[in-house]
Amino acid sequence: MAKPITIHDIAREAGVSPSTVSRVLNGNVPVAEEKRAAVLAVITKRNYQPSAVAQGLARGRAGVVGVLTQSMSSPFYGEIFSGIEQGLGESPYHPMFANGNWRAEEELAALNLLSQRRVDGLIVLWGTLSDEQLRRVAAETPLVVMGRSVAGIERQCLHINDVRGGYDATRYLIDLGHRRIAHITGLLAQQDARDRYQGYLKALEDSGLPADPQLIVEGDFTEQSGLLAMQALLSRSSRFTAVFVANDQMAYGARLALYRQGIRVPEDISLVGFDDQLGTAYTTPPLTTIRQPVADMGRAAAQVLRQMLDGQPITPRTFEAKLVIRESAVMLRI
Amino acid sequence: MAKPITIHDIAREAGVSPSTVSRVLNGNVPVAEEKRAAVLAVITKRNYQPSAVAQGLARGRAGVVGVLTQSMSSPFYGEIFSGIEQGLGESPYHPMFANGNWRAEEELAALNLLSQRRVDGLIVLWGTLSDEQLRRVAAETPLVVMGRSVAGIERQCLHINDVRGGYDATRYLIDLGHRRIAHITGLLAQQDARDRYQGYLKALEDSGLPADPQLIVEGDFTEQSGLLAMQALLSRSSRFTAVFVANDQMAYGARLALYRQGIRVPEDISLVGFDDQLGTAYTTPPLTTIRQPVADMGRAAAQVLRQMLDGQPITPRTFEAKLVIRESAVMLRI
DNA sequence: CTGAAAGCGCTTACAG
DNA sequence: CTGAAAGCGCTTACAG
Repeated sequence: MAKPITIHDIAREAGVSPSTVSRVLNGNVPVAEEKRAAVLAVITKRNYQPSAVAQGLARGRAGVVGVLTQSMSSPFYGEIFSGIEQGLGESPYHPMFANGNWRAEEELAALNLLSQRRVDGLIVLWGTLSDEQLRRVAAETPLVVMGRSVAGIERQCLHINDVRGGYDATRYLIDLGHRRIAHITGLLAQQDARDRYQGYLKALEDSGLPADPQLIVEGDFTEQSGLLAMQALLSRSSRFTAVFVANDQMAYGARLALYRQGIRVPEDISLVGFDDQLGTAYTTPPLTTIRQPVADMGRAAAQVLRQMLDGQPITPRTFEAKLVIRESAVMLRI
Repeated sequence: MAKPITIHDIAREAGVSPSTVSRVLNGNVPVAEEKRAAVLAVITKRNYQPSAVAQGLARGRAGVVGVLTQSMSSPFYGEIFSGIEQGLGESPYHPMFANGNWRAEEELAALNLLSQRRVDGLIVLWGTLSDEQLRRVAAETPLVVMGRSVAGIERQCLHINDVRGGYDATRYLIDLGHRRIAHITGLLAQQDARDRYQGYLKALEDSGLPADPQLIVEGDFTEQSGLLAMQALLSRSSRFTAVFVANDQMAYGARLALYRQGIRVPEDISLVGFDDQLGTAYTTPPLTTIRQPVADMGRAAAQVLRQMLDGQPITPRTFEAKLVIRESAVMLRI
């Protein structure tokens, strides 16, 4: 743990002033070729690397983009991390993640942590912060929010239309001939869960199909809740031939519940998920689902944030949820 | 983007010197109660938060732990991220992730990035850096490495015994009565893949079973490669009743290949994976696998690093791969 | 207990 | 082109 070399060490050894070393480092001001060479030589020799934190302090720019996430381990967020990383690419910014865990106080704590680090900008992924809170943050810091639309700053919001997604999923099942379609919702405290649910209802209504309360059960977006929800559905008296599950993770659980009962997918029951999470193409059977292009969205979030940081006009982008047809849902056979 | 308040602003408004503000902030030096109260009042009123980067510079401690990972999106690493986050807990350190992507140059670049940020310590997850490189890093910075054992710094290394894991997986299949057991290896450029393979070979040997080259195919740890590998296996003349797959992701792919051929798991073919990745309990059928306790290991990595940073003696921990019996492998029926 | 000063490792007007 | 100085926002001996 040798004390790191500083710009002064380099200056001394190269026989110039620290200012000059700084100049050759940044390359924005002309420096005499010989000094330049001397400095560079010492830098390579000593393997010197300027301190990004000192630079940040002096420049008034941390070179860090804060990312408020809700989980560090879900593949869903993982794909977004990758997208953000790619979107930041060769920019002078590196992401720093802080986890809110879907809990208001933790989200606030994460926000504080990030703000103490004086991050240059912020990307907020879903979460329970109110629109008002988000607007306040946006007034202080360049912000882009993913997964929701916040009135007043909608140009900085990247999200899909969940109602539409829920509608398309259900509609697909209807078009396949299904009439008794169950729905396992996400955590209804979350807007996206409510929207997908609403889309489901709307699709039924548009086709003149009644919504049967017996056929609707709330999950919490985890595999386990999907399994439990399917068991609940199976135990009720209302029959069904298809189910729209509000995310892929719950769909896995639901599928397992069916497997345990010896009910075949898609022969006996058709299943449609939501998200098209990483790996969903490799389930048995491959899951038909609504794709939410989170990697693209993460990339776009980083790009929009960079535009804001560069003082450029931002180019708002919209994303569509898209039906991905695989093998878990088929035409109803009578 | 109002310019953030500084310690000077607070000092002025509270009628004290910046030093005093700093003292009440840090609470390590006594401060007159009235001044203390005045300062606190202004701090709350202005909602002041000290700059962590300025503090870092002044204290000579960044408050950041660098994590060199190989992927931002895989659930496998995601679980480790969670573990590290938990292990860092209420410590004054926050993780900063940099991705090496299993490519030497990117890993080096990530290391550089982290070192420019003057991280206080480093956690390296797997990767292609040589033992020598890792030893050099360890000489400069508190380091803990996950997933491998580096001679000379083994007390700072957290890993399971992959040979043993491969052995146990294969042995389990043998105990179930299987005699013709195939193996889909991981990327053999990686030590863990080679170790698991070796464990497989050893188990066969110990049971006097011949290793059939026809029954061994190399994958690259992705679902797609597992699918391809299984197709290759199926196309060969050698028959088999069970396969040990070097990780769960490939096992999913392999399972799908079987499904496409109408071959049942576990009735026709038994499958054992490796990792016990998040979600593996919810595949169809639930996958029998070798559990690698990565979340625990991530937690432990953070704890060991904290001990090093605190100058405490480190308590080395060992982790065991453990067979998790689920439903994808059963007794051979003739 | 407390303020003025020096310092952390840089950058960047300023003056030459 | 280049050095000395001031400054970024803190901390922490030092002197009182």
